[in-house]
Amino acid sequence: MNEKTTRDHIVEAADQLFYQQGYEHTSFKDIADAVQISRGNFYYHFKTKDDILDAVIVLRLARTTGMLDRWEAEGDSPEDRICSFIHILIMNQAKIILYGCPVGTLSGELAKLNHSARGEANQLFSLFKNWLQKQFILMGCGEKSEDCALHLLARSQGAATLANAFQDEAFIKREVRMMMDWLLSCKKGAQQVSRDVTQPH
Amino acid sequence: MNEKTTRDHIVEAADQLFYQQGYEHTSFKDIADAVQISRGNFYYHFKTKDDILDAVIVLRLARTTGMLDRWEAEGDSPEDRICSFIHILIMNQAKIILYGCPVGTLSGELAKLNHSARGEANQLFSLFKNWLQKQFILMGCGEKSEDCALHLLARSQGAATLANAFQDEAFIKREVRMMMDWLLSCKKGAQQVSRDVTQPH
DNA sequence: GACATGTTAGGTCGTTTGTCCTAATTTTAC
DNA sequence: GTAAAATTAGGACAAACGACCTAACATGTC
Repeated sequence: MNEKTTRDHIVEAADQLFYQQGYEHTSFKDIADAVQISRGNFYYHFKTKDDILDAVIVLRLARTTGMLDRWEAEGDSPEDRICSFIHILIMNQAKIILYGCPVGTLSGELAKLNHSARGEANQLFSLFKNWLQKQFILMGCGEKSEDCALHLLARSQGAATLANAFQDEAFIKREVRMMMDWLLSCKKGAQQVSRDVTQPH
Repeated sequence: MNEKTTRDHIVEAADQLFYQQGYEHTSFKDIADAVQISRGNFYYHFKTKDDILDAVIVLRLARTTGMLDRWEAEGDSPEDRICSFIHILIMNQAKIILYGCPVGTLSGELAKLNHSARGEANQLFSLFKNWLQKQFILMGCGEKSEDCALHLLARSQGAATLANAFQDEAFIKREVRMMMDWLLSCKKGAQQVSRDVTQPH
């Protein structure tokens, strides 16, 4: 049950390497060396490099879905759950400073390569977007919820990009704090709207 | 005086291609084909691919410096000039949707490649950061000016990343509007502080 | 005309890339 | 235990890569 197949090892190694070095800059040899298998064995599991990319994206989608489900179960309120999202920046800050955001950097690379898997990679973004949107709806943001979700996603992407460029931990902490402030103002705005609706003038 | 040398043509073609396809994904042949010269001629001007990258970065630094100087000259007030910065997102939205932000994507790619020119590429970020910081100081933001500059830079980076992923023009416009609102609140905050200082309680 | 310098064309080198094949080995099924 | 299937090893392949060289051409100087 817990046994990891060779295929799993390959996908996990590729996942790491794609994140750290980028998709194109990672060769068959790099992955094969990391897993310590022969190229022939490699070819048995994946015919082309695109196949590995697909498998890596599927893995990331599954992991992300799992994480969102966990946040969903653990968080007591929508703002509590959004808070979980905001704080991955701090949780993963060491890796973000070194390699940037795994979602954003892959999306950007595939866009430049005009790669066929671009759409699938962007599903990672959609996963976060839809989940956040749901939380904002629960928070009472109504029709603004989608915009709020995209805005927060953008803020975290920007923070990751600059943290990576300037290798600045303090910057991440400031941005997280500002996002939390924004989230609070969002909630207050939503409560104000709901008051206006229940007590019309 | 206005004659462009072969070298200039190479650097400009490389600049375009690096932006559209990424640095690593662009080969000698791609650039040579774009300029319609032979590889040998190419080698005469640039010994290695790194040399071309250096030249491209120098070109971008010069262009950016020129643009910032123009904004400096044309803007009547610091908030006016920051407004110029914010609106490049709209001015370049077509290209941003296709290829992302030229500064951010190059910085990200070189970080993954662990490339020696990474520092030089990040000077592009520093150019914007220092210029913005100066404007915020003029606006009266005091010690917060550097944080404000980095924050705005992050916001525009995030907007570019998501616009590229979702290919969404309306999103860019919303983000620009929100950045303008934030800028306004910054200015009000600064004025409030200066009032407190001139009229102590 | 002779010469030095700047520029271009085309070809070659070794390496690495992704892809693919065959043979050996291990695991599974009956 | 034996046949079938799954897995692994290692080599071969063409194509593309960056790097490099030499010969030819252009330009200007004296």
